[in-house]
This record gives sequence, C-alpha cells and structure tokens, in this order.
Amino acid sequence: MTGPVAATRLDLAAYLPYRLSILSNTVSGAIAAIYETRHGLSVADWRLMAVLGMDPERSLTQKALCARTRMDKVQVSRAVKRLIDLGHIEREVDSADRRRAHLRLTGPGRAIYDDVAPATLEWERELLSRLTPAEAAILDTVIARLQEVTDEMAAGS
Amino acid sequence: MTGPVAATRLDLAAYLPYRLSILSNTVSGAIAAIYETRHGLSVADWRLMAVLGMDPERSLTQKALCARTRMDKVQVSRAVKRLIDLGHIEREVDSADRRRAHLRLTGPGRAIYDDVAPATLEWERELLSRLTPAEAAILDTVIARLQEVTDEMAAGS
DNA sequence: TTGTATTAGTTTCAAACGAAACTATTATGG
DNA sequence: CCATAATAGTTTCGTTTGAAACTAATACAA
Repeated sequence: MTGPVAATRLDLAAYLPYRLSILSNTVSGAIAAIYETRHGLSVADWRLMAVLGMDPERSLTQKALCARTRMDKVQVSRAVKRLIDLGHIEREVDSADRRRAHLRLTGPGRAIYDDVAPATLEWERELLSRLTPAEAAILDTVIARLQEVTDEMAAGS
Repeated sequence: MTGPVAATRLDLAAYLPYRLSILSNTVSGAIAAIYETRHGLSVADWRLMAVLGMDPERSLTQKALCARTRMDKVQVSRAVKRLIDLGHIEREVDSADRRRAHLRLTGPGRAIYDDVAPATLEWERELLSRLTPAEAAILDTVIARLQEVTDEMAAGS
C-alpha cells in the first residue's frame, strides 16, 4: 500500500461528519418517537410548536419560524398548514401587511407543548448526565464554534 | 410566570438534539455538495462508495454495507442499484449462498473515490483546525459516549 | 402616479423515501 | 426427507420532499 494512497483513505467510523450525522439521527429519532407516538407529530411539526411554545403570548410569522428553526420556507409552510388543520396553532393575518400572518399555539396546542417539552428536556438531561460538567461545557463550546465555522464556509461558497 | 412552567420551556437554540441536527445538516450539506457537484452522487451513494473504497480489494455484501453505514436495507438496495447502473460498483453473486452478492468498486468507481475522499478529508481537517487538540480529543470522546448511550436508550425501548 | 422589484407564502411536479409486503434462497428441526 | 423458519435483498404504493414556479401584497424609484 503506497503512502499517499493510504493517507487519503476515508474511515467512516472515524470521520466526524459521518459520526455527527449518525449521532444526530439516532438522537432525533429517539425524541421524535416521543411526540410522534403521543400526538402524531412530525419532526417539522414539533420544531415549530417548540418555537411557538417558548413564549406563547407572542406570535411569529412564517419567516420568523424559518429563521428560528433553520427550516426551508416550503417545509415551514407545509407544517404550518398541517398544524392549523390539526387545531394546534392558529393564524391571524397582519392587517398592516396582508402578505404575512401571525401564528400562535391554540389552547390544545399549548397542552401538547406542555406534555412534550418536559419529556424532551428530560431526555436531554438523561443524555447529558453521562458527561462530566467539563465535557458538557466543552461540547457546548465546540458545537457553537463548529456551527459558526461551517456557516462561514457555506457562506463563502 | 410560574416556576414549574418556566422550567419546562424548551429553548431550541440551547437544546442539544436540535443543535446537533442543525450542525450535522450544515456539515453534511456542505460535503454533499462536493460529490453531488463533481459526480452527481447522493449522500447514500457516496456513503456506500466510501465504505467500499476503504479496502478496494475486499468486497462487501449489502448486509455488511448496512452495518457499516447504519443505513436501512431498502436505502442500501436502492443506492446499490443506482451505483451499478452508473458503473461505479459491480456485483458478483456468492456461489456458496445465492441470496447475497459481493460488491466492490469498479475502476471508474475507484477513480471517483480517489477524487472525492481526499476532498472530504481536507474539508474535515479544515473544520477541525478551528479546535484545539484538547477540544478535538474531548469531542471525539463525547461523541463516542453519546452514541453508545443513545444506542443503549434506543435498545431499551 | 405608475411600472418594476421585492417580499411572504403557496402550489406544482418529479423524485426520493418509509413501511410493508414480497421473492428467492438457505437453515433448521422433527 | 420435508415442512417451516429465517435470511438477503427487491418491489409496491402512498407519502414526503426538494426545486422551481407561482400568487398576492408591498416597497421603491423614476
């Protein structure tokens, strides 16, 4: 095996992007099972409800939801429609600019939020309990840094 | 706002599963652009080629590819078919057990591997260069631990 | 004032995906 | 020896997704 060729061999098991993907998918899958099983919600559905539930008295536009969740506007549009049809959120057209609408959780939507949010937070706590405080702190820093760097690299393209 | 209610509010921006998902998607998206642009390959396609390229002299079955990539067998099946149609991999039925086939990169497939693998490794190196060696080492440990724990929690369900 | 650019969100359509069922082959136990 | 179970992989079909185009509304410049 020549040096140069061996040096460029990619070992998936050690490759950070792959490991991040697998870890993220496993984690998300486990949590998605919670709200899918209990309330028939998709990942996109819950993600919007999670943002709207942060401050239930405050409404958000779809554009704002896109920004907060980093989801594509089409995906947000579809999830919003589903959640309205399910009666979990409601829409109020902005009289100052009829292109947009204000969205907020309904009473039933809030009940679902109050059921799911603690469960997903508990799941996170359980997971993080396996790390030392120092590890958790560094993980937090590293994720923030990698996100910033990757966003920069993506923006530079 | 009452204590208990406020305590269970979920802040997506601080929520580890969400942050992992966003980071992973951003990273994977950037890398996927490399092989999609250069060779028209999907994430699934490249993932299989990456595994087969690790040791080109050795063949693997679809079951083995599922294990190495943690991909669903249907997804592997579809990607294998596509890669065979593209001429990037070839299949040889196992004479001892005709249910399975041995898969390996073709010459052209290997050329693609030799083009993409270094580029994706370089991308990873560039990303990791923004971490200190200590941070990178802890990240490695933490990802492994979290994967193990999440797999356990998933298996316990 | 008006034509054009931009914005916010929706719809269309082809491709991809997920769950379930299926086929071909081999393993196993009575 | 043979019926059944299990395995490896494929196909079906309905749903979801992604890219592009579209609609309605507002902003802006001449």
